[in-house]
Amino acid sequence: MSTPPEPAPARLRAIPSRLLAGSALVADRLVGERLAAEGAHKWHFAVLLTLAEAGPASQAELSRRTGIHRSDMVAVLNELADTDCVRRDPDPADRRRNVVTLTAVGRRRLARLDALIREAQDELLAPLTPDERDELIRLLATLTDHHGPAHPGPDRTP
Amino acid sequence: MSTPPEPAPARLRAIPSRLLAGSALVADRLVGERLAAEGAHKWHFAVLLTLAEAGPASQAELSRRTGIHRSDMVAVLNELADTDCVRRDPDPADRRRNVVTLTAVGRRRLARLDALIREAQDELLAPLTPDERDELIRLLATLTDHHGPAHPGPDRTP
DNA sequence: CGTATATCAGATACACTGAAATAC
DNA sequence: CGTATTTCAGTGCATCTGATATAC
Repeated sequence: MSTPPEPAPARLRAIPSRLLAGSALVADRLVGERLAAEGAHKWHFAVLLTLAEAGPASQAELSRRTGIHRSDMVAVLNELADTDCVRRDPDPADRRRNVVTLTAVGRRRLARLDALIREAQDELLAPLTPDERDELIRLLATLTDHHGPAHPGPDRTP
Repeated sequence: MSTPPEPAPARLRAIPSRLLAGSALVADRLVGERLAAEGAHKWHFAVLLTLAEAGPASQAELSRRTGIHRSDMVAVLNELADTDCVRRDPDPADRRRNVVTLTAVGRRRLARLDALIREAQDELLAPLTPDERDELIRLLATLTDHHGPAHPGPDRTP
């Protein structure tokens, strides 16, 4: 131990956008570390959960539902398909689309990633009471619901 | 208007780390747009405010107080010095250090950036009542205070 | 024709790493 | 000697742009 803590000035510590950036950083680190231990990424979880909750979908639909950019979805689905977590077949009704379907393997992987995600959220919210956690979630949801799409999604009126 | 909204599944929308990431994204966009109109960055504001609140400091101190990495501080101070917002003189007591001092120009620039930052926070928090805003700030501060340094800062035991 | 999809190649922004030179 | 400061060059990651080929 050599360099002392050196706190930020009070005015700076109370600015919401800074608090959000800092909290998001620690949250993403906690989630990232847990998932990395399983060789996974948060995107894999988002896609698997979306398929489980909303059923098979095209890549564009998945992109809009998860907030993952359509350009990045390709690589995510490649990895999920390579590990047999999803199947990607051409849509007979619209031959531009790929229909992405969750497999049994993918369902089991989702269960494991889901447990890791829960652990990470618990560690993140550890300093809060259950009521405070609910309130935080509610307040953040109000913010993101109000301001456009939280993850803005692909191509708003190009 | 052609592509419909396509909401994310409920489970996904309720995950705190995702809500934080989304909120931080919109917050940083609001702040970034406002400051960009003045040719400024959020770092400039952080440094100027820290100098105003805590007085002259070395670059390493500023780095620890603002959470801006010491490697990135150089460019920020170059820009602030080029526009005469700060002076950067060698410290006679320790010739490794530069003493960074806020100028009158910097103080006026801080006042302008401060107004822009306030506007951005108000727009961000618009959907919340005053009590909810305070509660959100309190909850986020609890999170970042608990989990290490929010902006982890330079070199934790290399 | 205009629009949507899937894909790729690259740009941008941000935090961080590693190493240098200098001074304590 | 080990440690701290300033600086630069470059990595890794996440998000987004732009362009392509294809199909509606």
